[in-house]
Amino acid sequence: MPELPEVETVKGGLERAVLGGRIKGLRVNRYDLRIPVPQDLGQRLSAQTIHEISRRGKYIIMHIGDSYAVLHLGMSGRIRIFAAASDYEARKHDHIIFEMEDGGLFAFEDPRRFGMFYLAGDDGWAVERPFSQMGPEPLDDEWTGTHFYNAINKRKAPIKGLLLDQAIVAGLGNIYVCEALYGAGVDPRRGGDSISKAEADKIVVQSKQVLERAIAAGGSTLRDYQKTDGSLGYFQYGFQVYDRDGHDCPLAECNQKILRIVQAGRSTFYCPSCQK
DNA sequence: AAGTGGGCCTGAGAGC
DNA sequence: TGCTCTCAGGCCCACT
Repeated sequence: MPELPEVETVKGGLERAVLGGRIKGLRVNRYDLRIPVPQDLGQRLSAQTIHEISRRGKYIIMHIGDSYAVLHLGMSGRIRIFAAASDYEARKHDHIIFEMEDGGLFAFEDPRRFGMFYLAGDDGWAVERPFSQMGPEPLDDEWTGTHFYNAINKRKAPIKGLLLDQAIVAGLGNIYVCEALYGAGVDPRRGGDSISKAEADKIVVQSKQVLERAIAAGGSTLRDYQKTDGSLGYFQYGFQVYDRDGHDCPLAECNQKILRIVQAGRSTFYCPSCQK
């Protein structure tokens, strides 16, 4: 399940492999993604150069010719990159395959189709649409404890959900929110308006730390960019609480077990003793 | 306005 | 073994 560190890994892999390259053509196996793929996508992107690849939150934006293509990996999305098209092995859920003029190839695979690939301007999906309401990047200096505190101190919703709200901070997902709250020692059930400035500071610091560690772990997988799926970076990182309900709290002097609860339909993992 | 919950989708894993 | 059921997750959107 790609979160910001995995998306960053994918973006890096694409940059190394196809930035500056020209698209020879593409094959679309499915048009009925969550946002429909335009029928003329191939015409519009063929023979166009990939000028720039950037990331905003969990979205990757590719400036191709005069178009802006927006890619989101959802939860099962991957980009597989091949230096030579002859190395490509088709998979069942490869929805869009990009063939490059230099002989390379990359494929957007997404079994659960929670992801998206669309061109800016189509059907009102302006390139800025997902971004206009989006909060700061969690790793930017702009995202400080003060900024975070001001964004949440009148909100009654649980802090867990507020951290998942991309309008407050863009790029945190369920896993890293659980980890950051554990690191900060804050109970995920508490309302935003109960969080002190000092606690907001801690949450912000911890968020940045868990993301930076995960990016560092994922970065090592970039050497083999044919496997640019982010999965190695994700699995190499050992989680303290995520998906560990029933296990002992990692803190040696704590005797509690990690609990799993459901908040707004999403799993939350936390230590009832360490997180107040 | 803010908060909640359903829908989307498939594969993995549990339980029978 | 093989079936059925449940769950996972980000995001959008409808509803309160």
